[in-house]
Amino acid sequence: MSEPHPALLMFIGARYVEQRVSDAVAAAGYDDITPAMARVAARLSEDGIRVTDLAEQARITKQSASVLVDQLERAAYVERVPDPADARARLVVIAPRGREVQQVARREERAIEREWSRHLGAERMAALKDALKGLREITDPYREDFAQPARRG
Amino acid sequence: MSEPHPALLMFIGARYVEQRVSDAVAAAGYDDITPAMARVAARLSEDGIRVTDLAEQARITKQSASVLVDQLERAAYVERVPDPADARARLVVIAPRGREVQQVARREERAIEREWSRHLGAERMAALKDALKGLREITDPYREDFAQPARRG
DNA sequence: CTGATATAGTCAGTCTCACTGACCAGTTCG
DNA sequence: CGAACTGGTCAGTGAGACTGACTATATCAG
Repeated sequence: MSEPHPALLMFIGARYVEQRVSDAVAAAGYDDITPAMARVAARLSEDGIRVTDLAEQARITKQSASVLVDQLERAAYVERVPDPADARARLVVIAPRGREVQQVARREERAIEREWSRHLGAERMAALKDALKGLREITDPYREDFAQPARRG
Repeated sequence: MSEPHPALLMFIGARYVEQRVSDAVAAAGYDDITPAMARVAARLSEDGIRVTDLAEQARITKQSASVLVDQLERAAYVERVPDPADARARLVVIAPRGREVQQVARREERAIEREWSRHLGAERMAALKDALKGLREITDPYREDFAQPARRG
């Protein structure tokens, strides 16, 4: 069997972390969060964010974002408050329960990074990060300048 | 903003390749393949495989796998043939049209790998592969599946 | 050989989460 | 003021996943 493509190995690693974090969050008692909700929730900030901006960042339509925010709100992870700067808009802000989840997720991510460092050794871990950052220069269309990618459809 | 988690960088790279390959396949005229179909199709081998095994490897239910194989069959990418070893079962085998797609996909993957090597340089590319392979030892729960054909449960 | 049980696969129904299009309310600017 | 733009929702559709029930074949104990 030929060597697996590096991208497959990357996918395996990324999926592992996603699973670990999602498991940790569920184990901490927050078991009513779907993957789609998590993707949106990962973009929340302390300052609050508009549904439209959330949609753009998560690369989904504002309609989809709106539905997911509804669910997050019903489960008390976020609140919608009026935007003082624009009466049409409302800001999605993290609620206390949401902040708890973020802490659990961040702690698990840090733990995984420590495990990886231990397994690979500091040097290989540094080389990994270095190479991944270098790759990002040519693989991440959202770094800065780019035209709207014509998503197939 | 703090450093992105390595897993995020991996995800970006993996998604990039997925997109490039999918675009190349579509550009070659095979524009009736959905991502879900592709995920199943990526597991096909020359020997044929049962729907049940396909489902297990793609981590979906056999019902879902069956629907996706239906679609692939309707589009002439695969065929279902009787399994000579078991009259209950049928084998999903690649059809000529499916083989063409696999070649397009593999060619694009190799092209991307060359681009990455050029961008990073041979040394960093080797370090990347090395580290990713090392990580796989602790992040891939299905490692054996890739080396060994069957894992009886 | 027969009957119990396991396995391959399909059918039917449901759920989640994307999408588009139509629409309303508020903002901005001529 | 009125036109055009923007934030957001409502309604409808579709893909793709799920569970549960079912048929047909295989296998194994007695």
